[in-house]
Amino acid sequence: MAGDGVNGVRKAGKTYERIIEHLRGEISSRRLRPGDRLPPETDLARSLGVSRPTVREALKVLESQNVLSSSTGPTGGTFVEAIDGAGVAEYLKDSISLLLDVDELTLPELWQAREITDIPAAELAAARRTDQDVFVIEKTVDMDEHKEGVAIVSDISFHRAVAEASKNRMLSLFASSIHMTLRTLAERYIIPEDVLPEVKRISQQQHRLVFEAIANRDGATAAARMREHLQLSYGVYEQAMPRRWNCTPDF
Amino acid sequence: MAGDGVNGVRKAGKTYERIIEHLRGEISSRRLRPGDRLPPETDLARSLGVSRPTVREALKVLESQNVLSSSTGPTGGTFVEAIDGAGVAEYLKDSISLLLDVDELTLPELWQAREITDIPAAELAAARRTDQDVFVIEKTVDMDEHKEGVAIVSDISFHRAVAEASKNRMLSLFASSIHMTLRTLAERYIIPEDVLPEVKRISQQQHRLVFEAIANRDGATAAARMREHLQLSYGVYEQAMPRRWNCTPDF
DNA sequence: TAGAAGCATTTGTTTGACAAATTATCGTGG
DNA sequence: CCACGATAATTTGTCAAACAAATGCTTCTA
Repeated sequence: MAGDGVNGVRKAGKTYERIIEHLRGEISSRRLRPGDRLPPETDLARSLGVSRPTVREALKVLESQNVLSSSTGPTGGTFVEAIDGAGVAEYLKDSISLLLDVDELTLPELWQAREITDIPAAELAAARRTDQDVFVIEKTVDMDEHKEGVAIVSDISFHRAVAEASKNRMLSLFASSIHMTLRTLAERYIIPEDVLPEVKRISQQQHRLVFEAIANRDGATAAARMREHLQLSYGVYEQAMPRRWNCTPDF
Repeated sequence: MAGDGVNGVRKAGKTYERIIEHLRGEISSRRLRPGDRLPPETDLARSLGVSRPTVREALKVLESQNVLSSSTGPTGGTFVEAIDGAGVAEYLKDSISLLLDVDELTLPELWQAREITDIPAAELAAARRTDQDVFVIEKTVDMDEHKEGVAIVSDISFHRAVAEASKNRMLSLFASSIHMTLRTLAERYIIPEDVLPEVKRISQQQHRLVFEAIANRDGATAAARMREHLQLSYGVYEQAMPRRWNCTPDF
């Protein structure tokens, strides 16, 4: 009978959901590790006592969650991905974009959340940064200065590097998801060309000021300068984005 | 030929991924709205020119993302869920738990992120609260006082209510995901009985102090008292949780 | 009218097959 | 011996048809 295990014992829930839970459990307990290759779908189905389409429903869900990946061919198959914040942030970005689309989230809310994450990130980075972090952050500042014609507000590598230097992966995940969402928005709605050069110049300058405070381990200054920088940047977003996103009164 | 559309035009990507994008697009553009019922899988498959198993792979992915839901029977089918932060927070909770399990995130990191979200949430709530918010928050404080035998640290309704009062749905989403994760942890690792009553008493008291500051629209005090409260609570978690999570040096 | 049996509808699952993509293999020619 | 191209093998991707299970509705009966 469908839904029965090897001993004929009916388990709770839908079969493909049990398979998802099973595989997640194998990863949680590290019996499955990043890079491991799962058996071919047909073997997996047989060993789990279910059909291949059912197994596939579970695999596709875990793929969408960036937990597994698959490819065809003899060296292909289904592999366990690295379990880290990057995959979650990627997923979160899509969810946030959808919330914006259906007006269950506004740009001011998103931007305020960015302030709430990015400012402490800068402060923490000043306290915890390594010399390697300083090197990486400065490189993103220099890169900005030599890049031409690209809207600086869509360049998130600096903020990403700062968040990484905070050594808090939860904070970094939240910040990344917001950064990626804003980049997607910036790609859709181009910043007016006339204000761009001036904005870019000031933004670069501010990036450098934040960087210097972090390099000097001056958390308070890093936070203050990050705040100034975000306030300028928000003005640019506010101008470029469609009116319907600017709908909360007190921000 | 497989992968061809109705006009014989091959589209890019895998079929089930195109279906996911299609349905997400229908929701983004509001041609599909929450509560809408999709055609039966077999009809949907026919109208998309694909097979039912392929449609199902897409539907199962969207179900796992809390975008769709399904049930059997004549009044059942596949329905568009409410697109809001709740579904995303639910998903995020599971992802955070997995990151903790595989040591790609530590409890101190998670807790620090909680401070970074919950303290501004309290400050914002003081500025933006409505009378209705005050009513709701006070009810959670009173509930705590009358509840017996439950670890107060696992009771997140107060913090949820504060985050809601902040009127920032992005912040509320982040906070909810952390709260839910911590509740799951608290359910797994019971707080020692001997310290519980005292912790509970103090925690209740602190909840009330935060509440009063929010009711008085005193943001600075609300933030300060929330900080004190979280510092106490963290000590309890730190004692109860397995040693392996306490592994960052400077927190 | 109330309850129970049967019916219709929809998702859940199975089986089997073929298509497409990709790499390994092997033979052939230089 | 090496390069290279055709071929075979492996794995995921897709399709087809059917039956099982769940659920609400209808209808028949007491």
